[in-house]
Formats: sequence, C-alpha cells, structure tokens
Amino acid sequence: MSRYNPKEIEPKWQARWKEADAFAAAPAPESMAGAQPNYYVLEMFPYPSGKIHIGHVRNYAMGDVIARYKKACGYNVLHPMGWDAFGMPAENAAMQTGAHPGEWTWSNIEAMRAQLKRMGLSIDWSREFATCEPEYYRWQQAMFLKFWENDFAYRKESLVNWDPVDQTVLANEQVIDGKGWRSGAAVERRTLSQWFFRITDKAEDLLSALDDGRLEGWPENVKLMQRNWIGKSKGLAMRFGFAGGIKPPAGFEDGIEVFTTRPDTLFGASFIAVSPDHPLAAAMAKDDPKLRDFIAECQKTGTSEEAIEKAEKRGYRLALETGHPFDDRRLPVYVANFVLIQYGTGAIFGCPAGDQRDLDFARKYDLPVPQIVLPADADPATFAIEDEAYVGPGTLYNSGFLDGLTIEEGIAAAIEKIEEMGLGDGRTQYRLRDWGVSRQRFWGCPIPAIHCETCGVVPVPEKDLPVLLPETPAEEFKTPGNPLDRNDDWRTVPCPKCGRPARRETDTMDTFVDSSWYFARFAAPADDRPVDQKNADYWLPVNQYIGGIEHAILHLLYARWFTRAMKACGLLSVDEPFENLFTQGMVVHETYRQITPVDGSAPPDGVVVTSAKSAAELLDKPIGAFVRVDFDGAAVAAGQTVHVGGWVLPDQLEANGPDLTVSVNGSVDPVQRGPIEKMSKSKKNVVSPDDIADTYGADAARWFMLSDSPPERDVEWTDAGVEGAWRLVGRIWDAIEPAKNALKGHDLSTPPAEIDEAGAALRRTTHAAIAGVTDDIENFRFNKAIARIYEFLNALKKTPPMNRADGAPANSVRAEAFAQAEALAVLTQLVAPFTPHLAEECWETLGGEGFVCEAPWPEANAALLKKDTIRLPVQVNGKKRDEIEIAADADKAAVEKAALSLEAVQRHTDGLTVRKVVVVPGRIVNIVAN
RNA sequence: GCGGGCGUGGCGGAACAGGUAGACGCAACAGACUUAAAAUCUGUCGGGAGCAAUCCCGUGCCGGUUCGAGUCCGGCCGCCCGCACCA
Repeated sequence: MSRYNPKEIEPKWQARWKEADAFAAAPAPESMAGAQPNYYVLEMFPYPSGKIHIGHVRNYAMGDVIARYKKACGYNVLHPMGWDAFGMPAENAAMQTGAHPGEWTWSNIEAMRAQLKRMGLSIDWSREFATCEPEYYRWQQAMFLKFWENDFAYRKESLVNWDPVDQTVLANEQVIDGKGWRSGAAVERRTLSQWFFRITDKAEDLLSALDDGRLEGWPENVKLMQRNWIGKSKGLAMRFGFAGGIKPPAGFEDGIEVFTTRPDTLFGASFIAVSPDHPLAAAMAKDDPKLRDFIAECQKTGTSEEAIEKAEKRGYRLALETGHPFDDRRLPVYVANFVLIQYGTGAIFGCPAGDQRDLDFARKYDLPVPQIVLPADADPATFAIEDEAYVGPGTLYNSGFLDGLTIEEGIAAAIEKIEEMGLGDGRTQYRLRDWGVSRQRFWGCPIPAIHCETCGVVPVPEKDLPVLLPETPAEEFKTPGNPLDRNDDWRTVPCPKCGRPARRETDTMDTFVDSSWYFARFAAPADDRPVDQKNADYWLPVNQYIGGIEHAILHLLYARWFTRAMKACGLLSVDEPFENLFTQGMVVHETYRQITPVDGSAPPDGVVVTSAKSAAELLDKPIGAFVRVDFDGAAVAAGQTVHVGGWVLPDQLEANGPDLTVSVNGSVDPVQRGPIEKMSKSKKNVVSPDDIADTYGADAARWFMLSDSPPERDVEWTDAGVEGAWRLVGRIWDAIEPAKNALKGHDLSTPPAEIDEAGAALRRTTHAAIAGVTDDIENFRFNKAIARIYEFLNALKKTPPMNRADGAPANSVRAEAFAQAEALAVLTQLVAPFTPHLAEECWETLGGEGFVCEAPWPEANAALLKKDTIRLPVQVNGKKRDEIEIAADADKAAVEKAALSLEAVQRHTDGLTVRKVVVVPGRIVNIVAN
C-alpha cells in the first residue's frame, strides 16, 4: 500500500482538468428545444484584499460542491470567478505603502488567483474579470448614461453622511450606529450635490417580490431584513394651514404638510413639529439667530443608539400657529430634534396621548394631552394618561365624528374626510431612500458627466467612453482627499455641447454599483455592450447564489434594483437576479495582540486622540507604535490616551507555559488573547489555506471546512479538526487502492440478476448512502452529507464481502464483485464534490472511464432501499424496554403480539393491566399499562 | 423599544412530519503493532447505582397537551442577529 500524497496528486489533476478544459461552460445553444439543462452557481466574488484565508475556502468550497454535483447531474454548469477590485483599501494601502492602488490591487489578484486555483475549484477561469478593468467599467458608464437618460439616475443637493476619516460620502446603509461602516468614524452631516439612483421608484416591486413567490429560494431572515429596510407604511399626508394672521415665510402659504400613520388620532393633536433640517426651519432661521443656534446644535447630535437614548426631546417654538381641520383649535409649531427629515414629509402633528415621544415633548413644554383612545375595559371617567402614552387597541372618544369607532375604522374615516376636504391624500410611505452613489474617491468607476458653466451637467457622449482613470503617480495618494480633484489636466475637458472649457465630474461610483451587475457580465460578456442578451437570457437568473449574511441588505437589494433597471433599458429579461440564495456562516478565530513594543525598548508614551479619529483607526497602526493592549478601548473620547499593541498572526505565536508570546527582532514579547472574531486581514486572525494545503492538501482543507458545522453557521477554526479530515482522505485511499481496476469488466448500470445475501446487503448500504448524500447536498446540509459518507465508509468495512481477511476483493464470485465495485465507485463519486483530487485518483485506480467529475451522478435504486425486516422499539408507558425484529409488512396484530411476548415487556407489565397498545407502523410500539 | 432566531455530552453537532436522544467528527482514555515515538488499527466515552442482567436521572428553568415531548402550547431565564426618535 502506498501513502496518499496530495502534494503530487493535486497539481496533477488540476493540470489534467485544465488541459481538458473540464469546467468551461458551454454557451447558449441556438435553440432550447432538447438542450442540456443549465445551472448557474455563483459565490459572491472576493475583494482582492491581499491573500485568501480559510474563510474564503469555506465559501468557495460550498459553491464548488454544488457546481460539481450539478455537473455530475448532467447540467451545463456556469461557475465563474472574478474580482470586486475597486475600493478604498487600495487607496489606504497607497497612503501607507506608497504603492499605486492599481498595482496593489493587481498584485493581490495575482496572489489570490494562484491560491484559489490551488484549491481545485471547478471554475471557468476563461470568464474571469476584475471590476477595475476598463473593459468592465466602461459598460457600467454606458449603463449610467442610460439610467440618466431614463431618469433612474439623477443629481440633487442633499444632506449627506460625511465620513471625516475616509473623506467621502456614505450611503445610509453604510452608516452603522452613526459611524462609518469602514472607518468607524463618527459620521457628520453635510450638504453636497450628489448622484442618486432612483431605487425608491421600485420600492413596491422590490417589496412585493419578497412575498409573491419570486424569491421562494431565499432565506426568510434575509427577506425579513429587506422588508424592514424598505419599511412600507400606509397613512395620510395632509396640510395644516396657518392661523392667527401671522404671515408665514414665502413658499409656505399653504401650511405645513405632515405624514401620519394614525389619522384616527387627529383629535388628539396638540402641536406641530418640523425637523431641524426642514425648509421651514431654515426659512424661519433667517431672521432668528437663536433658532440658527438650535438647529446647529441638533445637527451635531449623533444618530447612534446611545445618543438617541440620551437625547432629550427638545423643541424651539416658532412664531407660527396652525389651525385644526376638524375644530377651531390652534396648534403651536415647533422645530423639534426628534423629527427626521428623511422620513415622511419631515413634519408631524404631535398626539401626546398616543405616542410616547410626543407625550414626553408635551409634558416638557406643558402642552395639552387630549385623550382619544379608550382601552376596552377602561372607564372614560377615570382613565388618564400620565407618563405613558396608550398605544394599544381601543375605541375612539373625544373625537367628534370618529367617536365610537375602532382604530382601523377611524383611520379609514379620517382619511376619507381629509380627502373630501381637499387637505391631503392617503399615501404609502417607504423608509427606503434613493441610493446615493457619488464617492469622492479615486479608485472607482468614474461617473461619465461633465460640468459646463453654460450647459449645466452634460453626459459624456457614448463614443467617448470609457472615461478612464488618469495615470496618477503613487505619491499623489499620500494626500488625503481625491486626487482626481487635483488633476487639472484630466478634469478640464471641452463641453460636449458647446465646446467651451468645462470640467469632468470627479466623483466615482460607489463600489456597490460594480457588484450590482457582475453576475450578468459573467454570464454574457460582450465586446460592444454591457451584456449579450442571448446568453444573459440563457443563464439568468443565477440559480444558486452563495455569500455572507452581511450582504443581506446592501448588495442584495442594490443588485435586485439594478437588475430591474437593466431590464427597463432592454438589457435583461429578468426582474430578480438570484433565484436561490444561501447565506453561509463565517470562519472565526481568536485574535491576538502584542503587549510590548517590538524593539523591546522603553515604551513610548501613549497616543493621544485629538479629534474625531476613532479608536478603530488607531488600531490599524503598525506593530510597535503603541505600548499596551486595551481591548475595552473601543470607544475613545477626544483627549484620552490609548495604549494598543499590534495584531499578531496565529502562526507567529509561541506557547510559553500557559502564556502566549511572539518573537520579533530577537525580543520575546507577551501576547494577549482577544475576542473570537470573523477572520480578517486587519485583525490578522487568519489562517492561510496554503499552509494547510502544504501539510494536508486542498482536499483535506475543503473537507474540514464543510464537515461538522451546518454551513449557515459560524465555525471556529481549529487545527485539530483538519487532522481528522486528513485521516479521512487516507482511509478512503486505503479502501480504494487495493481494489485496483475493480470496475473493469463491470457495467454498473446492469446489476446481476442473481445476488447472494452478502452482496444484497452491501448494495442496500451503497444505495442508502447515495440517497442520503444526494438529499443532503440538494438541501445544503454538507455536514450531514459528510457524516453519511463516514457512516458509509464505516459500514463498508463491516459488510461481508468487503471485510474479507485477505483484504482483496474477490472477483471469483461475479455478483459479489459487482457489489464491491459498485460500492467503491459510489464512494468515489460521493466524495468527488468535496475532495475532487482524491476522487479522480481513486477513479483512475478503480479503472473508471474518463474523469470522475464528468461521470454521471449515481442514482439510488428505490427497490433496494426497501427492507424485508425492520427493528421496532418497544416502549412500556413511554419508556423504551426492548426491540423487536419483524417483517416490514407485518400487520398491527402481529406486531402487537410480538411486542407483548417480549420478556422485558412482561417484566414491566407484571402486576399491571395492559390498557392499550399503540402501534405506529414502521416507527414504534407503545404499551400502556397500569 | 420593535422584529427574528437559538439554548442537546468535554467540544462541533445529529434526531425526517410528535415516535429508540446523543448519528458523524474532534478531544480524552485503554489496548494492539513498535526497542521507542509518530502514523495506523481496535475498544470505551451524558450522569448515577450495581459483580452483572438491569434500573434510575437527563435536551436552559417552571408548568401544560399527549399513549409518547429535544420537537407542540403557556410563562420565565440566558445568548445571538437585524432595525431603530420611521410619526
């Protein structure tokens, strides 16, 4: 017996697959009639951050299992790979290392491609591209122009989220707890002229597709997150006209428009409040310095959970009053810090009895609290709102024509009345806002627009595409901000309309735009347009999309909108890009930080945080810059001193008794263990697949990443686990190797008519394994599929013809040899999607035809799965006491008789009367006695 | 605060649709092989009582439904995720 050597065997098969072009997807056929069915498997393409870590391997191994399985099932499979190559890390690297973002990106791509290829993924590399290639982004620019033409893209002045560290605008989706999703810096508000995609136009369709069956193959939790994000609510938009003879500012003669989902509570209104960002507030502030101060103060307050919790409800009373649509009340008008400009109309009517915030506000400013909803059992004489608003169900009272109605009836009646009065309309409101795509960055897709003083904003003519990023020396990136802004040569162009000097748009597109259509380009590349329609129609939607849950909202929502926009432009025929979605868990690992300086010299002073810089930014400093670790230093206030050490790679660690240390430049420094987190380059808690592959091979790494844990769950990397996977590789090889050429002379599609009991038993085991593994792969239960393969392998050893003393298959008895050949072939095929190199080597050894990756997936023979006798557990009063072995088709009476005759049953019913015998066919027998 | 999910051995996790709890793997322990180690193979492996056959307890906690509950229902405790001043 020879030991299995992945270091030789894995590259050998990779070379043979390449030579045979085994994973090239066939293009769309002329006619679909009688054509081979097709299947598009896609894992979210990686950002080329530097190196692949084992977390990537898990992700791509999952897709590869599906791709290889579907190929074996006879599909024309498309399984491509590419690079989400624009983005800020490249610019940050340029800032730190002085390398050009492009150089940095391309060298990362080279490295990562080589690493991925080593994993033996069944990828059609001929379709590879990076989003930073002009061949890709020029078509993105072309689509941008189309979107602009069709009013899907537009420009507006808007209040934006400004990241002071990255010096760029962030989409709402990129602001987490009031901080930039990447930099972690507190986000500021600024007004800028920005490009937007009109995604709110499709809000209703994006929402209804979640529920009408178009996304049946998506996980419920993702759909729920998107539903909440789109945030549909129905209500009433109505105007409150001014009263009292005070002249409102110009443009507000018609009053203030508010939005409410509870028009039934109109009789409970006691004030009107507008957002500090509302135009009315701005207009009134012109002659009111105090109001200006108030507004400025409101805009400073963060939007984090903490800030909101602490923020007191505050208002500034304007010298304005409105009337009330249903009676002669006057309502004071406030600018209030809790009213959001982004939602509804940026103005509300306050109903303190029915809303906690309004109540807090009313109590503070001593405003009336008219009660309007009476709970079912409450007495109208004594029911009183004190410090808690009543938001539950009940009957309307003190509400004029609405008295006695339920809330639902009241809402309908109030809307009808307001519409009749011409004061407003029932309206559906969405939380979703248009997608701001402008980024003040260099390393992105240039927005094809030109600003002309005479003609305004003019599209770059299609013939002038692509708008290429200019050659930019690496030093340029050391200065914060966008080098495009400083590049007058590039910026200055003649206006396409009037020919006078004009300037280019220097914003580039959000990188989420790049990833919103790459799947279509993979499927249908073309030289003269974004996608080739015939191939796009053939391949799309992606049959199986796989990626992290962290993209549940942003990427997946944008891609869904982009697909609709492309369809509207006649580029695609589908609405939904991803038929089935699987969100896989992350690979997590403990983090480690060095405690003392690298050079071992006296610790320098700690670093003082002087501005809005976040701790996160500081933690990225190189090793040696700081002196001590503080894991609780996540939030650092200005002026405070932080002490942090550098992150340490797991493979740099040395065990020093119970402590961990790291040796750098001859000094041995202590290391502190940190929290278990998602593997990431920045925290250095990564395990390289190269090291694993060097020791155990890619197959063992793949196998381990898919075993044990359900794929949707996070897994913690352990070195011990991969050794178990390596043992499995060896065990399979040991089972196959002695059976050289066992397949020769057998046609597995025609089993022998006569087969002895041992052969039949083996075949049952084999076919049960086929059925189980197939079902598990179909349902993304890779951990269970792997457990079943282990069971199969364990069972093979115990099943008679396989465990002959001489260890060699007996070819003397034809039927027996057939059963063995079948078992070994099936074993090879079942492991093939997981450990493809091992499987090819086994297949060749067994004497199989061609590649195992091209052999048709085995089919379970249902007839073989039927058992003649079954074992039934027998319970007495719900406790298992024994088992019976009985004919599978035995009737209830026979089962009952056999059960009652058991010695254990008699012992446990001794002295009792049997009241009832429950026989569940094929399942269980329960004897009830007392 | 709102919405969703989860809680099973030392660990990762199985248990189809209410029917044998702990499959499979990891770790651990014992044994075989070896001069020895590694590798490999065999066995044990939830807790307790017993020489044993066997019995009792056990799926976060309390209660319920059922012949039968990890699974269903009610109430609690804990953890995780998403959203969040959304009118």
